[in-house]
Amino acid sequence: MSLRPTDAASKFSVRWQTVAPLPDAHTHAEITGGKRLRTDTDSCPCRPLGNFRESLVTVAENHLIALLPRRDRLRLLAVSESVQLELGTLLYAPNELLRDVYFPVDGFISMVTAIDGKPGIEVGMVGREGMLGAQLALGVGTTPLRALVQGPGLARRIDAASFRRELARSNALRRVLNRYLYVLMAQLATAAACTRFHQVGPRLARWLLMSQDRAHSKHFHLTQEFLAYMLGVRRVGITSAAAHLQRRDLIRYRRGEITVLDRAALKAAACDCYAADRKAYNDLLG
Amino acid sequence: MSLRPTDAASKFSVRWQTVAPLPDAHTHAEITGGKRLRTDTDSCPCRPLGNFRESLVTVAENHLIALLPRRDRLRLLAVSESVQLELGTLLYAPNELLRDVYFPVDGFISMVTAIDGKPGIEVGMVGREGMLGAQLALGVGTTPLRALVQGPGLARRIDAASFRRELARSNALRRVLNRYLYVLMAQLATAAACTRFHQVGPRLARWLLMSQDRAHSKHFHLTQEFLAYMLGVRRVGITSAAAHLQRRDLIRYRRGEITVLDRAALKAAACDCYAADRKAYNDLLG
DNA sequence: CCGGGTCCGTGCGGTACCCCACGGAGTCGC
DNA sequence: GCGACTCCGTGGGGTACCGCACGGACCCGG
Repeated sequence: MSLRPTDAASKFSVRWQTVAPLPDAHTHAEITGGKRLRTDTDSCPCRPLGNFRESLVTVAENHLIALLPRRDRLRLLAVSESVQLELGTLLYAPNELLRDVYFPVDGFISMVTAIDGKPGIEVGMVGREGMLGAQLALGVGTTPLRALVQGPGLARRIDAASFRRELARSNALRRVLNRYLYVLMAQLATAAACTRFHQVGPRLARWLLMSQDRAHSKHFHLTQEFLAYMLGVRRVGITSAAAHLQRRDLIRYRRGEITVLDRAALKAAACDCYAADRKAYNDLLG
Repeated sequence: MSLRPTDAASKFSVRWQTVAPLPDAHTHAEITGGKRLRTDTDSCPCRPLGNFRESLVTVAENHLIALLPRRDRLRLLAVSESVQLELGTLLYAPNELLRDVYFPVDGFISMVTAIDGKPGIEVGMVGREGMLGAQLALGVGTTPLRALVQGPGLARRIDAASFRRELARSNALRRVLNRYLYVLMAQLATAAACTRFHQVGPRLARWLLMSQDRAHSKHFHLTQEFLAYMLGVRRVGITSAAAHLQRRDLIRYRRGEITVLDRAALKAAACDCYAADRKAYNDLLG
């Protein structure tokens, strides 16, 4: 009934649960490896965690985990394993039981609603600042949304049973997740209005900013096809909007490789929903 | 920045907290008064609560409250007061502290997101099947949404402090509210996709069904102006869509008085989001 | 060097909305 | 019974998308 489909339909070769755990990964040293962390972004502040095994290096950690008191954090880390999120992997399918939860560190994940079956639209994004599977804190083991890896990178994975146990044990964890759930709800509401009223250009700008925040880099990989899918528009809609941004030297892109040139101007070009989302997050979890 | 405003802007003479408590309202008898309850709808089954003071009459109660075990339910009712929700009353303004929570019985409430300031769009509806202010179960005392009385009628009101106390005491209450929050999130996600992809006609049909479910009557009051505001379209968009429904004898309306004539056909005319929402609710709280 | 795949740009016609405006029909108070 | 008001219908013109299709640019492997 009156679905306006896009030509960006289900074209993404989605892989099923191919995330492989890294060998024996329980310490920060192993998790972050020798990788140097970029700090060329003003977003998602990730602070050094202090003395946890490797106290010399400034270590990247998921922000929600970092908010936990030391004891609870260590327990949670102990039951987690590090996995490499591969671009395009489908982590959750709608209305299925979720087997694991994810705390992204470098990678990030899109949450997508599919209606009537077909294409879908993104309503949320999870990176280092959040987690995937927070519904478990509500005692519900499924998810209405599809979750898709949109930026490759590391994440901590915890199986659902272990995570439930930690939830039962840790007041702080429940408290943090409850707040995060609230933020998610606020962002869902914003997304509804944004997709309804705002045009492609500002929405694209917003979306690029959100991606950059979570990719922790000026540079990331995204085809126009994928962008179209996320924003719920045609690919050519992205083509023209992105061309416009490029002409104004806000971004540069070439065959899926996108570089943000002028972040401040991009913010100005984005709709206010970007700032609203950030504010909602910072007010409760900043 | 590139907002597409509608002419259904903030035209509704919104009253501030004019809901007046009924005199001494702690029993079902007083709450339901002599009012006869209509049963001409297949929705929101409200079962008799058994022997609570007035065991002879079949009493309408909020469904979430009805799900609680007797002891917790009585405690909750003891701290509640019955209020009459007046059409158009603004119960919550975005980002303000919420002083009370509401469990509608006859009335129902729209949750609206406002972006950029201006008009807004409805992302949720609360009637007897739900409650307003469930965020308190997440430990957050504000709301990102505007809440507006859309159908007049009775509701139970509990002040925030008392409600927090009951939350701390009752596992069952927390459990029910967590599930309800999950349903809300699912519905928010659905709303985002629905407003993006579905056209005015099916969305209007869906919306009328949702209203009818909560009004517990084939008949309710709604101007096209108000409908336009809720759906985020122009009034004339509603005019034509509603005229189409009327020509097919699915509804009848006249100066704001709407009557549903053929509910089955209206369901067929509505987008699938209606059924999806109902299913999400019934799966967890049915 | 050449085919095949991926990705991006353009063009064309259609349409479902937009905004602005006016007019008519019902309702109510005095 | 006469204005004032609320509510609903129509009409004209604009636009930001849509679907479809084709072509060109880049990349890679053999």
